[in-house]
Amino acid sequence: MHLDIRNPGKQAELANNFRAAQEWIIPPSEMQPLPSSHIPVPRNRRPSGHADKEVMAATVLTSLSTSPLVLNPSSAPPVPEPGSRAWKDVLSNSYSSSTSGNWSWDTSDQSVPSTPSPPLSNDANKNFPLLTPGDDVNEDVPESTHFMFEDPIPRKRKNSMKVMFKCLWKNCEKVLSTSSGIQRHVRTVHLGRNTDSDSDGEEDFYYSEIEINMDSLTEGLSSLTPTSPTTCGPPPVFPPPLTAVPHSERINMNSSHSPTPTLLSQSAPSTLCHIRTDHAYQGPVIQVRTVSIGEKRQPAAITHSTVIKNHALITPAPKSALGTRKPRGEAKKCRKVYGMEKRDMWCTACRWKKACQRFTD
DNA sequence: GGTGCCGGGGA
DNA sequence: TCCCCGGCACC
Repeated sequence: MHLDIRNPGKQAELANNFRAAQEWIIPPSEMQPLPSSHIPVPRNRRPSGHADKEVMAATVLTSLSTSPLVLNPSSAPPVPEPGSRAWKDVLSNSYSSSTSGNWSWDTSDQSVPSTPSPPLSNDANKNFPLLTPGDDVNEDVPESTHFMFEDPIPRKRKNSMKVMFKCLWKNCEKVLSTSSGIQRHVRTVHLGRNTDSDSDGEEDFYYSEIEINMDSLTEGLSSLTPTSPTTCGPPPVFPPPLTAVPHSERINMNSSHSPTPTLLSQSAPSTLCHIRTDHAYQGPVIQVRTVSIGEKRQPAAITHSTVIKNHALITPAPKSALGTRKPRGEAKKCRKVYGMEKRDMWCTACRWKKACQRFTD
């Protein structure tokens, strides 16, 4: 299904639909700011890595702060767009550009519906029995969507990807949280147009969507800001849209070796590229390594993710028909040579019940 | 039954 | 990443 997101009438209609759906989930009367003390820490968070995450987050912000100043401070708040972008936009307004043009957490904007969600009321819980008041705040909405769409993907992954919009104009590294904002930026700053009526869609070619893994970023930022951005992350769209625009980037900031400057330092439309990392939990980015009958298993070539994919996707064949097992080598192995008594003399692999490294075939 | 080692899990 | 072990195929 394709929606013409540039059709103003359609936009308004869909925006209304969206609001109606949102209010159906959480009645407006029950929407209230959540005290920052309620912001949960993900259960799997390790305190030991916190300092590193802070450093990384600081690095991100430092890099961003070097971007040229381009935002028009008078820009009006973006209007939600239909479809998935509406979700992203409406719920991502807490990641907004400050008036200095730098991308940052805007903690002053408390009016947008993307501020931390309140605990759902009892009524809401009746409607969505999977929700419990004790659930993490940042999982409330995703949980409901999880329930409604029977998403089999573990909910932990749902909040990690944040879509941002980056200006691709040469020497402009503007990053905004909304497509309408970046369109306005391109239109007014680069194309020299002043009003929306001037728009012919050309600005679409000068920005790209980038997906940022917010897990680690927000971990670091959570200690730098009074409210945790993770509490207002966008409800996930699973599988996440591989963006409709012809240009998109996916940037995983989850690992320390992911070069943050990559996010910000490139740009010119012609240099566009897709950046993807092979992360085991990056659900929709699926690499499937099929194992054919008779293929010799090659452990070194199997990544963690492929292990998971294989586990999920490959139906075990009858043992008699497998034939995938590596033929037993002729050489004597550590076990045979040294015996169980001298197990400490075995090679490491043998001790770990792995393929012998000392007496290879 | 002994052996080799894959796959998975815990720390 | 290290270490261990269940489990399975091969001998």
